[in-house]
Amino acid sequence: MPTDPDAAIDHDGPVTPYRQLADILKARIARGDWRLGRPIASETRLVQEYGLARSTVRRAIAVLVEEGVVWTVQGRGTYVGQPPAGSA
Amino acid sequence: MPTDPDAAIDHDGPVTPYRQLADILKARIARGDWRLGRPIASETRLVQEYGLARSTVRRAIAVLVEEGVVWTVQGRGTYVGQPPAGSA
DNA sequence: ACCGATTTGTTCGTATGTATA
DNA sequence: CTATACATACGAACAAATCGG
Repeated sequence: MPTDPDAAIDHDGPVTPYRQLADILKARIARGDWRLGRPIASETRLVQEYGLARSTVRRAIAVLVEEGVVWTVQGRGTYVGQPPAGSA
Repeated sequence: MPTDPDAAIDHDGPVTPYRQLADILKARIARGDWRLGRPIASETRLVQEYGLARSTVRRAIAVLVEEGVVWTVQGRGTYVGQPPAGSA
């Protein structure tokens, strides 16, 4: 069952918030909220939007990075897709 | 018998992991892995290195703090020795 | 060259829930 | 019931990088 990109975080459910957010973000990317090569919402923005701690948001993003869905650049943002070849 | 600074955690032995780690860290400090006034490995690093939960690592460090072997600063790290005089 | 704002990176502090011996 | 261990979450402070002016 695919995740609803408009779903809210359920703090009481069996699935942890960071996992829920990871799924939601993937659903939003799949839907086209953010396109390939473009930055997704900032961590601060996601904190406000989903009412989670920044550490939790970062953990969700870490999952996406792990899966190769996004990549991050310090001081810039988190981008959809993979780092360009040779991004030293 | 002194603890081997290169010892690994024995999860099945009679000594609890946090005690083992506390002894190992003391042995490593005594050996000179980390010098006076310098930070020891981060909690995250120790978690990875020893395969323990962060709470367990923190508990081991708490022992060292209690014994005056190290002191910690939030957001910075855990340092060998004691806090400088007048560290409010 | 500098400064301020924004954003990600790192680290420790604290608390809760679950599981196990 | 207690101690131990682990996973998770939120809070806070500071560092580092980026970018605009």
